[in-house]
Amino acid sequence: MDTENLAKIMKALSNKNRLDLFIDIARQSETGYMAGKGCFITDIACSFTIGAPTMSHHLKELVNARLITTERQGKFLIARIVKETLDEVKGLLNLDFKGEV
Amino acid sequence: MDTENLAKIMKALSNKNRLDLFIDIARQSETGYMAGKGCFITDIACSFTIGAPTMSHHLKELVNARLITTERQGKFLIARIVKETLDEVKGLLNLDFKGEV
DNA sequence: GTAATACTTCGAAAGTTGTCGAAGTATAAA
DNA sequence: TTTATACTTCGACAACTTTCGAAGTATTAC
Repeated sequence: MDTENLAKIMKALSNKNRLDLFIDIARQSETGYMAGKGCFITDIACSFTIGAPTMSHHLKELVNARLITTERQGKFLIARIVKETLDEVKGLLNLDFKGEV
Repeated sequence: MDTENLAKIMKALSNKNRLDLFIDIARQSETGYMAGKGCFITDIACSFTIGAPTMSHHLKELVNARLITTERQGKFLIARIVKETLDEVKGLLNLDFKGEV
């Protein structure tokens, strides 16, 4: 991944509401009896003070950065984190260049 | 660290020029005979296409996010990354909640 | 001293972002 | 079929960002 792409991912996580949303999705996706089944947006939306249009906009930004994927299930929207993207970000932050020269 | 603070750090790294600058500082700080001595901004400035005022502004943003510290050495400015901040970010990105419930 | 270099501050222009209300679509429930 | 729920799209607006040129400060070199 190049730094332009990494910067885009950082930008997607640079807003508190969007970062909280991403963390909530990650948490919900991986805990309890729902583990691995994804996260119902409607279930976490209540803990945010933003309106539905704003929520929709933020979700689109996270999808755009490949940080999550979404899927409709009837009336509801399900979100899942893209673990590969997160892993790549963590890898790129290993800026420990000691002993490279 | 709370998510508001983490979002601020992400924002500081959300611009390509600023992210490149941070990465260059990290790299320069840790390699070659200069390892650990910090990075002379004047030495890396040439590889950027931005003007001096913009460079100054971006450095201030990185300092503000506690991603780097700067120090004047005569005419020159030296930058060092704040490893603790970077480590904390990496820690917070470990969103692997499997088995927590 | 004067001149040069390295960086900062100020003010402004152009673009981007976060947010909302209003209106729209899709699905489910009665 | 009417109504309710969940989400999306559109258009707008205030706030913020990125960038620059001009002018300023600090240090060094001559």
